[in-house]
Amino acid sequence: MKAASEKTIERLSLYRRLLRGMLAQGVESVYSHQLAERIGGTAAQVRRDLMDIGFSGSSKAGYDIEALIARIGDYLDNPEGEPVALVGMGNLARALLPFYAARHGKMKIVASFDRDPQKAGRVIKGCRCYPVADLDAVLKEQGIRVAILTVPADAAQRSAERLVEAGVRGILNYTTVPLRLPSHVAVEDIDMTVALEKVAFLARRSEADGEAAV
Amino acid sequence: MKAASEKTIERLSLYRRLLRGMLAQGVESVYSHQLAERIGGTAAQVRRDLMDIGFSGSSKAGYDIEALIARIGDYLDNPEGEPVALVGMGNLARALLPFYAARHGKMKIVASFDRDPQKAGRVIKGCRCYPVADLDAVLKEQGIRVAILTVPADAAQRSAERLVEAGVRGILNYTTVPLRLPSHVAVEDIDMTVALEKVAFLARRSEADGEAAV
DNA sequence: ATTGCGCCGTGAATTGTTTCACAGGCTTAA
DNA sequence: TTAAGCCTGTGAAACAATTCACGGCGCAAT
Repeated sequence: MKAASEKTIERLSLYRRLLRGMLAQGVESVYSHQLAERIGGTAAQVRRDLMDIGFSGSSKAGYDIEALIARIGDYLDNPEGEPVALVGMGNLARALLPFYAARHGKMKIVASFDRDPQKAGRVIKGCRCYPVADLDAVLKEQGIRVAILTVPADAAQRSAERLVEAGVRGILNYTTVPLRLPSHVAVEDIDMTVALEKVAFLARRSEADGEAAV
Repeated sequence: MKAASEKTIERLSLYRRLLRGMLAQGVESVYSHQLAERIGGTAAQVRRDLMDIGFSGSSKAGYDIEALIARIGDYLDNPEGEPVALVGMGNLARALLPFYAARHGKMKIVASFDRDPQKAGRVIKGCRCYPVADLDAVLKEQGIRVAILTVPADAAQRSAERLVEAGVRGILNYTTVPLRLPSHVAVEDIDMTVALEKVAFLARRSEADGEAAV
Protein backbone atom coordinates (compact mmCIF):
# COMPACT_ATOMS: atom_id res chain seq x y z
CA MET A 1 0.00 0.00 0.00
CA LYS A 2 2.04 2.88 -1.31
CA ALA A 3 0.87 6.48 -1.25
CA ALA A 4 -2.13 7.04 -3.46
CA SER A 5 -1.66 9.33 -6.45
CA GLU A 6 -3.45 12.66 -6.68
CA LYS A 7 -5.82 11.30 -9.26
CA THR A 8 -6.67 8.50 -6.91
CA ILE A 9 -7.32 11.00 -4.11
CA GLU A 10 -9.81 12.82 -6.30
CA ARG A 11 -11.59 9.64 -7.17
CA LEU A 12 -11.72 8.51 -3.56
CA SER A 13 -13.50 11.70 -2.64
CA LEU A 14 -15.92 11.12 -5.47
CA TYR A 15 -16.46 7.46 -4.59
CA ARG A 16 -17.36 8.47 -1.10
CA ARG A 17 -19.97 10.92 -2.24
CA LEU A 18 -21.57 8.39 -4.53
CA LEU A 19 -21.43 5.70 -1.89
CA ARG A 20 -23.17 7.92 0.61
CA GLY A 21 -25.95 8.41 -1.88
CA MET A 22 -26.24 4.71 -2.47
CA LEU A 23 -26.26 3.96 1.22
CA ALA A 24 -29.03 6.50 1.72
CA GLN A 25 -31.03 4.57 -0.84
CA GLY A 26 -30.58 1.39 1.09
CA VAL A 27 -27.90 -0.21 -1.06
CA GLU A 28 -25.38 -2.05 1.09
CA SER A 29 -22.73 -3.30 -1.25
CA VAL A 30 -21.34 -2.56 -4.64
CA TYR A 31 -19.20 -4.20 -7.32
CA SER A 32 -16.23 -2.48 -8.85
CA HIS A 33 -17.91 -2.35 -12.22
CA GLN A 34 -20.96 -0.64 -10.77
CA LEU A 35 -18.91 2.04 -9.14
CA ALA A 36 -16.89 2.37 -12.31
CA GLU A 37 -19.97 2.96 -14.36
CA ARG A 38 -21.11 5.75 -12.08
CA ILE A 39 -17.89 7.67 -12.20
CA GLY A 40 -17.27 6.95 -15.86
CA GLY A 41 -14.17 4.84 -15.31
CA THR A 42 -13.18 1.21 -15.52
CA ALA A 43 -13.63 -1.56 -13.01
CA ALA A 44 -9.90 -2.19 -12.90
CA GLN A 45 -9.31 1.40 -11.96
CA VAL A 46 -11.77 1.24 -9.09
CA ARG A 47 -10.18 -1.93 -7.79
CA ARG A 48 -6.73 -0.38 -8.10
CA ASP A 49 -7.80 2.72 -6.19
CA LEU A 50 -9.26 0.71 -3.35
CA MET A 51 -6.23 -1.52 -3.30
CA ASP A 52 -4.13 1.62 -2.88
CA ILE A 53 -5.87 2.41 0.38
CA GLY A 54 -5.77 -1.20 1.51
CA PHE A 55 -9.45 -1.89 1.27
CA SER A 56 -10.68 -5.34 0.37
CA GLY A 57 -13.96 -6.61 -0.91
CA SER A 58 -15.20 -10.10 -1.47
CA SER A 59 -15.95 -11.85 -4.68
CA LYS A 60 -19.41 -12.57 -3.42
CA ALA A 61 -20.85 -9.20 -2.59
CA GLY A 62 -18.18 -6.86 -3.89
CA TYR A 63 -17.44 -4.01 -1.48
CA ASP A 64 -19.33 -3.24 1.69
CA ILE A 65 -20.46 0.32 1.26
CA GLU A 66 -20.54 1.36 4.87
CA ALA A 67 -17.11 -0.04 5.58
CA LEU A 68 -15.71 1.54 2.46
CA ILE A 69 -17.06 4.96 3.35
CA ALA A 70 -15.42 4.58 6.74
CA ARG A 71 -12.13 3.52 5.22
CA ILE A 72 -12.06 6.43 2.81
CA GLY A 73 -12.76 8.74 5.72
CA ASP A 74 -9.87 7.26 7.67
CA TYR A 75 -7.65 7.82 4.72
CA LEU A 76 -8.72 11.27 3.57
CA ASP A 77 -10.00 13.11 6.59
CA ASN A 78 -8.21 14.85 9.34
CA PRO A 79 -9.57 13.10 12.42
CA GLU A 80 -9.34 16.39 14.31
CA GLY A 81 -11.69 18.02 11.83
CA GLU A 82 -10.61 20.57 9.28
CA PRO A 83 -11.48 24.22 9.83
CA VAL A 84 -11.35 26.22 6.61
CA ALA A 85 -11.10 29.95 5.94
CA LEU A 86 -12.74 31.75 3.06
CA VAL A 87 -10.69 34.70 1.93
CA GLY A 88 -12.37 37.39 -0.14
CA MET A 89 -16.11 37.70 0.44
CA GLY A 90 -17.24 38.65 -3.07
CA ASN A 91 -20.12 37.35 -5.14
CA LEU A 92 -18.41 34.11 -5.90
CA ALA A 93 -17.62 33.48 -2.26
CA ARG A 94 -21.19 34.13 -1.24
CA ALA A 95 -22.36 31.63 -3.84
CA LEU A 96 -19.81 29.11 -2.64
CA LEU A 97 -20.54 29.43 1.06
CA PRO A 98 -23.87 27.60 1.27
CA PHE A 99 -22.40 25.07 -1.06
CA TYR A 100 -19.54 24.20 1.23
CA ALA A 101 -21.57 24.79 4.37
CA ALA A 102 -23.84 21.92 3.41
CA ARG A 103 -20.94 19.52 3.71
CA HIS A 104 -21.14 16.69 6.10
CA GLY A 105 -18.24 15.66 8.11
CA LYS A 106 -14.93 17.11 8.99
CA MET A 107 -14.58 20.00 6.61
CA LYS A 108 -16.10 23.26 7.78
CA ILE A 109 -15.79 26.91 6.86
CA VAL A 110 -15.34 28.65 10.17
CA ALA A 111 -14.23 32.15 9.21
CA SER A 112 -14.11 34.52 6.29
CA PHE A 113 -12.16 37.66 5.54
CA ASP A 114 -12.68 40.74 3.45
CA ARG A 115 -10.87 43.96 2.73
CA ASP A 116 -14.12 45.91 2.72
CA PRO A 117 -14.85 47.20 6.23
CA GLN A 118 -18.56 47.14 5.38
CA LYS A 119 -18.44 43.39 5.24
CA ALA A 120 -15.99 42.76 8.00
CA GLY A 121 -17.66 42.35 11.34
CA ARG A 122 -20.90 41.10 9.86
CA VAL A 123 -22.08 37.54 9.76
CA ILE A 124 -22.77 36.54 6.16
CA LYS A 125 -24.75 33.39 5.49
CA GLY A 126 -23.87 32.07 8.89
CA CYS A 127 -20.18 32.75 8.55
CA ARG A 128 -18.42 35.40 10.56
CA CYS A 129 -16.50 37.83 8.37
CA TYR A 130 -13.36 39.39 9.83
CA PRO A 131 -11.26 42.31 8.64
CA VAL A 132 -8.07 41.29 6.93
CA ALA A 133 -6.05 42.78 9.74
CA ASP A 134 -7.24 39.97 11.99
CA LEU A 135 -6.24 37.25 9.58
CA ASP A 136 -3.17 36.11 11.39
CA ALA A 137 -4.80 36.09 14.80
CA VAL A 138 -7.97 34.28 13.73
CA LEU A 139 -6.16 31.64 11.71
CA LYS A 140 -3.77 30.86 14.50
CA GLU A 141 -6.41 30.89 17.16
CA GLN A 142 -8.61 28.49 15.28
CA GLY A 143 -5.80 26.35 13.94
CA ILE A 144 -6.85 26.90 10.35
CA ARG A 145 -4.54 25.34 7.79
CA VAL A 146 -6.72 25.27 4.70
CA ALA A 147 -8.10 28.29 2.86
CA ILE A 148 -10.29 29.03 -0.11
CA LEU A 149 -9.05 32.01 -2.05
CA THR A 150 -11.64 34.13 -3.85
CA VAL A 151 -10.08 37.58 -3.89
CA PRO A 152 -9.68 39.73 -7.02
CA ALA A 153 -6.76 38.81 -9.24
CA ASP A 154 -4.60 41.73 -8.23
CA ALA A 155 -4.72 40.70 -4.58
CA ALA A 156 -4.22 36.99 -5.12
CA GLN A 157 -0.49 36.53 -4.75
CA ARG A 158 -0.25 38.86 -1.80
CA SER A 159 -3.17 37.27 0.00
CA ALA A 160 -1.78 33.83 -0.59
CA GLU A 161 1.53 34.81 0.91
CA ARG A 162 -0.17 36.21 3.97
CA LEU A 163 -2.08 33.00 4.37
CA VAL A 164 1.06 30.95 4.21
CA GLU A 165 2.73 33.17 6.78
CA ALA A 166 -0.26 32.63 9.02
CA GLY A 167 0.24 28.87 8.83
CA VAL A 168 -1.96 27.83 5.92
CA ARG A 169 -0.70 24.70 4.14
CA GLY A 170 -3.37 24.18 1.52
CA ILE A 171 -5.08 26.70 -0.74
CA LEU A 172 -8.03 26.16 -3.02
CA ASN A 173 -7.42 28.86 -5.59
CA TYR A 174 -10.45 30.23 -7.43
CA THR A 175 -8.35 33.08 -8.66
CA THR A 176 -7.11 33.24 -12.24
CA VAL A 177 -3.58 33.82 -11.02
CA PRO A 178 -1.12 30.94 -10.76
CA LEU A 179 0.25 31.30 -7.25
CA ARG A 180 3.98 31.19 -6.59
CA LEU A 181 4.40 29.67 -3.16
CA PRO A 182 6.87 27.47 -1.30
CA SER A 183 6.61 23.88 -2.40
CA HIS A 184 5.39 22.61 0.94
CA VAL A 185 2.10 24.44 0.37
CA ALA A 186 -0.52 22.50 -1.57
CA VAL A 187 -2.37 24.56 -4.15
CA GLU A 188 -5.33 23.38 -6.11
CA ASP A 189 -6.40 25.65 -8.93
CA ILE A 190 -9.96 25.96 -10.11
CA ASP A 191 -9.57 27.91 -13.28
CA MET A 192 -13.02 28.48 -14.64
CA THR A 193 -11.85 30.31 -17.72
CA VAL A 194 -9.43 27.62 -18.75
CA ALA A 195 -12.09 25.01 -18.15
CA LEU A 196 -14.57 26.75 -20.42
CA GLU A 197 -12.06 27.24 -23.21
CA LYS A 198 -11.00 23.66 -22.91
CA VAL A 199 -14.47 22.25 -23.15
CA ALA A 200 -15.30 24.44 -26.13
CA PHE A 201 -12.15 23.28 -27.85
CA LEU A 202 -12.80 19.64 -27.13
CA ALA A 203 -16.37 19.97 -28.34
CA ARG A 204 -15.11 21.31 -31.65
CA ARG A 205 -12.36 18.75 -31.92
CA SER A 206 -14.58 15.79 -31.22
CA GLU A 207 -16.99 17.02 -33.86
CA ALA A 208 -14.20 17.34 -36.37
CA ASP A 209 -13.05 13.82 -35.54
CA GLY A 210 -16.57 12.53 -35.95
CA GLU A 211 -16.77 13.99 -39.44
CA ALA A 212 -13.36 12.71 -40.35
CA ALA A 213 -14.39 9.21 -39.29
CA VAL A 214 -17.38 9.14 -41.64
CA MET B 1 2.53 18.54 -35.15
CA LYS B 2 0.25 15.92 -33.72
CA ALA B 3 -2.89 16.69 -31.74
CA ALA B 4 -2.12 18.42 -28.48
CA SER B 5 -3.03 16.58 -25.30
CA GLU B 6 -5.71 17.83 -22.96
CA LYS B 7 -3.13 18.97 -20.48
CA THR B 8 -1.47 20.96 -23.20
CA ILE B 9 -4.81 22.55 -24.14
CA GLU B 10 -5.25 23.73 -20.57
CA ARG B 11 -1.80 25.21 -20.49
CA LEU B 12 -2.26 26.93 -23.82
CA SER B 13 -5.31 28.69 -22.49
CA LEU B 14 -3.33 29.73 -19.45
CA TYR B 15 -0.33 30.87 -21.48
CA ARG B 16 -2.57 33.08 -23.51
CA ARG B 17 -4.00 34.78 -20.47
CA LEU B 18 -0.57 35.44 -19.04
CA LEU B 19 0.76 36.61 -22.36
CA ARG B 20 -2.06 39.10 -22.72
CA GLY B 21 -1.16 40.51 -19.36
CA MET B 22 2.47 40.78 -20.34
CA LEU B 23 1.63 42.41 -23.62
CA ALA B 24 -0.53 44.94 -21.81
CA GLN B 25 2.51 45.81 -19.75
CA GLY B 26 4.53 46.45 -22.85
CA VAL B 27 6.53 43.24 -22.89
CA GLU B 28 6.99 42.01 -26.44
CA SER B 29 8.75 38.71 -26.18
CA VAL B 30 9.35 35.95 -23.71
CA TYR B 31 11.65 32.99 -23.16
CA SER B 32 10.36 29.55 -22.39
CA HIS B 33 11.86 29.63 -18.92
CA GLN B 34 10.10 32.89 -18.11
CA LEU B 35 6.74 31.55 -19.13
CA ALA B 36 7.51 28.36 -17.25
CA GLU B 37 8.20 30.24 -14.08
CA ARG B 38 4.88 32.04 -14.27
CA ILE B 39 2.81 28.93 -14.66
CA GLY B 40 4.89 26.87 -12.29
CA GLY B 41 6.20 24.47 -14.89
CA THR B 42 9.44 23.74 -16.68
CA ALA B 43 10.97 25.40 -19.71
CA ALA B 44 11.02 22.11 -21.59
CA GLN B 45 7.33 21.71 -21.07
CA VAL B 46 6.58 25.14 -22.43
CA ARG B 47 8.70 24.48 -25.49
CA ARG B 48 7.03 21.13 -26.02
CA ASP B 49 3.57 22.68 -25.77
CA LEU B 50 4.40 25.34 -28.32
CA MET B 51 6.02 22.79 -30.56
CA ASP B 52 2.75 20.85 -30.41
CA ILE B 53 0.91 23.74 -31.99
CA GLY B 54 3.67 24.39 -34.47
CA PHE B 55 4.85 27.67 -33.07
CA SER B 56 8.48 28.65 -33.31
CA GLY B 57 10.55 31.16 -31.47
CA SER B 58 14.07 32.30 -31.98
CA SER B 59 17.08 31.78 -29.83
CA LYS B 60 17.62 35.47 -29.77
CA ALA B 61 14.41 36.86 -28.38
CA GLY B 62 12.51 33.72 -27.46
CA TYR B 63 8.86 33.87 -28.49
CA ASP B 64 7.08 36.87 -29.92
CA ILE B 65 4.17 37.45 -27.59
CA GLU B 66 1.77 38.99 -30.02
CA ALA B 67 2.32 36.28 -32.60
CA LEU B 68 2.02 33.58 -29.99
CA ILE B 69 -1.28 34.92 -28.70
CA ALA B 70 -2.53 34.90 -32.26
CA ARG B 71 -1.32 31.37 -32.84
CA ILE B 72 -2.97 30.07 -29.70
CA GLY B 73 -6.17 31.77 -30.80
CA ASP B 74 -5.98 30.08 -34.17
CA TYR B 75 -5.52 26.80 -32.48
CA LEU B 76 -8.05 27.02 -29.64
CA ASP B 77 -10.79 29.33 -30.78
CA ASN B 78 -13.70 28.75 -33.00
CA PRO B 79 -13.24 31.41 -35.67
CA GLU B 80 -17.02 31.78 -35.90
CA GLY B 81 -17.18 32.73 -32.23
CA GLU B 82 -18.56 30.47 -29.56
CA PRO B 83 -21.98 31.23 -28.10
CA VAL B 84 -22.49 29.61 -24.71
CA ALA B 85 -25.60 28.85 -22.71
CA LEU B 86 -25.85 28.96 -18.93
CA VAL B 87 -28.30 26.43 -17.62
CA GLY B 88 -29.69 26.88 -14.12
CA MET B 89 -29.74 30.47 -12.93
CA GLY B 90 -29.04 29.95 -9.21
CA ASN B 91 -26.67 31.77 -6.93
CA LEU B 92 -23.63 30.14 -8.38
CA ALA B 93 -24.65 31.01 -11.92
CA ARG B 94 -25.23 34.63 -10.98
CA ALA B 95 -21.77 34.77 -9.48
CA LEU B 96 -20.27 33.14 -12.55
CA LEU B 97 -22.00 35.34 -15.09
CA PRO B 98 -20.05 38.57 -14.65
CA PHE B 99 -16.95 36.45 -14.45
CA TYR B 100 -17.46 34.89 -17.85
CA ALA B 101 -19.04 38.01 -19.28
CA ALA B 102 -15.77 39.86 -18.80
CA ARG B 103 -14.10 37.54 -21.28
CA HIS B 104 -12.46 38.94 -24.29
CA GLY B 105 -12.73 37.24 -27.56
CA LYS B 106 -14.81 34.51 -29.01
CA MET B 107 -16.48 32.97 -26.00
CA LYS B 108 -19.72 34.61 -24.94
CA ILE B 109 -22.69 33.68 -22.79
CA VAL B 110 -25.67 34.54 -24.92
CA ALA B 111 -28.56 32.89 -23.13
CA SER B 112 -29.53 31.36 -19.82
CA PHE B 113 -32.29 29.07 -18.70
CA ASP B 114 -34.14 28.42 -15.49
CA ARG B 115 -36.98 26.26 -14.31
CA ASP B 116 -38.34 29.04 -12.14
CA PRO B 117 -40.86 31.11 -14.15
CA GLN B 118 -40.01 34.09 -11.95
CA LYS B 119 -36.58 34.19 -13.47
CA ALA B 120 -37.44 33.19 -16.96
CA GLY B 121 -38.25 36.15 -19.16
CA ARG B 122 -36.10 38.52 -17.17
CA VAL B 123 -32.72 39.80 -18.09
CA ILE B 124 -30.26 38.98 -15.31
CA LYS B 125 -26.90 40.72 -15.27
CA GLY B 126 -27.21 41.46 -18.93
CA CYS B 127 -28.11 37.94 -19.89
CA ARG B 128 -31.55 37.02 -21.14
CA CYS B 129 -33.09 34.17 -19.13
CA TYR B 130 -35.45 31.83 -20.94
CA PRO B 131 -37.86 29.22 -19.61
CA VAL B 132 -36.61 25.67 -19.96
CA ALA B 133 -39.35 24.93 -22.44
CA ASP B 134 -37.59 27.16 -24.95
CA LEU B 135 -34.26 25.43 -24.57
CA ASP B 136 -34.34 23.51 -27.77
CA ALA B 137 -35.54 26.43 -29.85
CA VAL B 138 -33.08 28.96 -28.46
CA LEU B 139 -30.09 26.66 -28.69
CA LYS B 140 -30.80 25.74 -32.26
CA GLU B 141 -31.61 29.26 -33.32
CA GLN B 142 -28.40 30.63 -31.89
CA GLY B 143 -26.27 27.66 -32.86
CA ILE B 144 -25.16 27.07 -29.29
CA ARG B 145 -22.98 24.02 -28.82
CA VAL B 146 -21.38 24.69 -25.47
CA ALA B 147 -23.20 24.96 -22.15
CA ILE B 148 -22.38 25.63 -18.53
CA LEU B 149 -24.44 23.47 -16.22
CA THR B 150 -25.31 24.89 -12.81
CA VAL B 151 -28.57 23.21 -11.96
CA PRO B 152 -29.29 21.37 -8.69
CA ALA B 153 -27.89 17.87 -8.48
CA ASP B 154 -31.20 16.13 -8.95
CA ALA B 155 -31.75 17.84 -12.28
CA ALA B 156 -28.23 17.44 -13.61
CA GLN B 157 -28.42 14.26 -15.64
CA ARG B 158 -31.76 15.11 -17.15
CA SER B 159 -30.72 18.63 -18.06
CA ALA B 160 -27.52 17.37 -19.61
CA GLU B 161 -29.43 14.94 -21.77
CA ARG B 162 -31.75 17.66 -22.97
CA LEU B 163 -28.77 19.80 -23.85
CA VAL B 164 -27.23 17.03 -25.87
CA GLU B 165 -30.50 16.45 -27.69
CA ALA B 166 -30.58 20.13 -28.50
CA GLY B 167 -27.18 19.88 -30.14
CA VAL B 168 -24.77 20.72 -27.33
CA ARG B 169 -21.36 19.07 -27.73
CA GLY B 170 -19.49 20.40 -24.74
CA ILE B 171 -20.64 20.82 -21.14
CA LEU B 172 -18.86 22.56 -18.31
CA ASN B 173 -20.32 20.72 -15.35
CA TYR B 174 -20.44 22.60 -12.04
CA THR B 175 -22.76 19.97 -10.71
CA THR B 176 -21.57 17.33 -8.26
CA VAL B 177 -23.03 14.61 -10.45
CA PRO B 178 -20.81 12.71 -12.89
CA LEU B 179 -22.74 12.92 -16.13
CA ARG B 180 -23.35 9.84 -18.24
CA LEU B 181 -23.44 11.02 -21.82
CA PRO B 182 -22.52 9.73 -25.27
CA SER B 183 -18.79 9.76 -25.79
CA HIS B 184 -18.87 12.38 -28.53
CA VAL B 185 -19.91 14.97 -25.94
CA ALA B 186 -17.04 16.65 -24.11
CA VAL B 187 -17.63 17.08 -20.40
CA GLU B 188 -15.40 19.02 -18.09
CA ASP B 189 -16.17 18.64 -14.41
CA ILE B 190 -15.55 21.34 -11.87
CA ASP B 191 -16.06 19.51 -8.64
CA MET B 192 -15.59 22.00 -5.87
CA THR B 193 -16.13 19.52 -3.10
CA VAL B 194 -13.57 17.09 -4.40
CA ALA B 195 -11.12 19.94 -4.90
CA LEU B 196 -11.47 21.08 -1.31
CA GLU B 197 -11.08 17.62 0.12
CA LYS B 198 -8.09 17.04 -2.07
CA VAL B 199 -6.29 20.18 -1.05
CA ALA B 200 -6.96 19.50 2.63
CA PHE B 201 -5.57 16.01 2.24
CA LEU B 202 -2.49 17.18 0.38
CA ALA B 203 -1.86 19.86 2.97
CA ARG B 204 -1.86 17.23 5.69
CA ARG B 205 0.22 14.81 3.69
CA SER B 206 2.88 17.32 2.79
CA GLU B 207 3.14 18.31 6.43
CA ALA B 208 3.55 14.72 7.44
CA ASP B 209 6.25 14.27 4.82
CA GLY B 210 8.01 17.36 6.07
CA GLU B 211 8.18 15.96 9.57
CA ALA B 212 9.30 12.59 8.35
CA ALA B 213 12.14 14.20 6.47
CA VAL B 214 13.53 15.84 9.60
C1' DA C 1 -18.59 -33.67 -5.41
C1' DT C 2 -17.66 -31.26 -9.50
C1' DT C 3 -18.27 -27.81 -12.85
C1' DG C 4 -19.07 -23.15 -14.16
C1' DC C 5 -19.44 -18.44 -13.33
C1' DG C 6 -18.51 -13.81 -11.70
C1' DC C 7 -15.76 -11.03 -9.16
C1' DC C 8 -11.52 -9.48 -6.63
C1' DG C 9 -6.40 -8.64 -6.35
C1' DT C 10 -2.46 -7.74 -8.87
C1' DG C 11 1.90 -8.39 -11.98
C1' DA C 12 2.78 -7.08 -16.47
C1' DA C 13 1.94 -4.46 -20.54
C1' DT C 14 0.44 -0.37 -22.47
C1' DT C 15 -0.45 4.25 -23.04
C1' DG C 16 0.29 9.01 -21.82
C1' DT C 17 3.08 12.81 -19.98
C1' DT C 18 7.14 15.02 -18.39
C1' DT C 19 11.92 15.64 -18.14
C1' DC C 20 16.62 15.13 -19.83
C1' DA C 21 20.16 16.36 -22.63
C1' DC C 22 22.21 17.84 -26.62
C1' DA C 23 22.68 19.54 -31.61
C1' DG C 24 22.25 23.70 -34.03
C1' DG C 25 21.64 28.65 -34.44
C1' DC C 26 22.21 33.52 -33.32
C1' DT C 27 24.78 37.07 -30.92
C1' DT C 28 28.25 39.30 -28.58
C1' DA C 29 33.02 40.12 -27.55
C1' DA C 30 37.78 39.70 -28.06
C1' DT D 1 37.21 34.62 -37.06
C1' DT D 2 37.03 32.18 -33.23
C1' DA D 3 35.12 31.22 -28.80
C1' DA D 4 31.61 31.47 -25.37
C1' DG D 5 26.97 31.90 -23.89
C1' DC D 6 22.18 31.36 -24.05
C1' DC D 7 18.16 29.80 -26.29
C1' DT D 8 15.19 26.78 -29.22
C1' DG D 9 13.62 22.21 -31.09
C1' DT D 10 13.44 17.53 -30.35
C1' DG D 11 14.76 12.49 -30.05
C1' DA D 12 15.19 9.52 -26.25
C1' DA D 13 14.79 8.34 -21.45
C1' DA D 14 12.22 8.40 -17.36
C1' DC D 15 8.22 8.51 -14.94
C1' DA D 16 3.14 8.14 -14.11
C1' DA D 17 -1.40 6.40 -14.93
C1' DT D 18 -4.39 3.18 -16.99
C1' DT D 19 -5.70 -1.09 -18.82
C1' DC D 20 -5.04 -5.96 -19.69
C1' DA D 21 -5.34 -10.46 -18.31
C1' DC D 22 -5.23 -14.17 -15.39
C1' DG D 23 -4.94 -16.83 -10.83
C1' DG D 24 -7.79 -17.74 -7.10
C1' DC D 25 -11.80 -17.81 -4.34
C1' DG D 26 -16.69 -18.53 -3.12
C1' DC D 27 -21.15 -19.59 -4.45
C1' DA D 28 -24.78 -22.03 -7.06
C1' DA D 29 -26.45 -25.51 -9.62
C1' DT D 30 -26.19 -29.96 -11.35
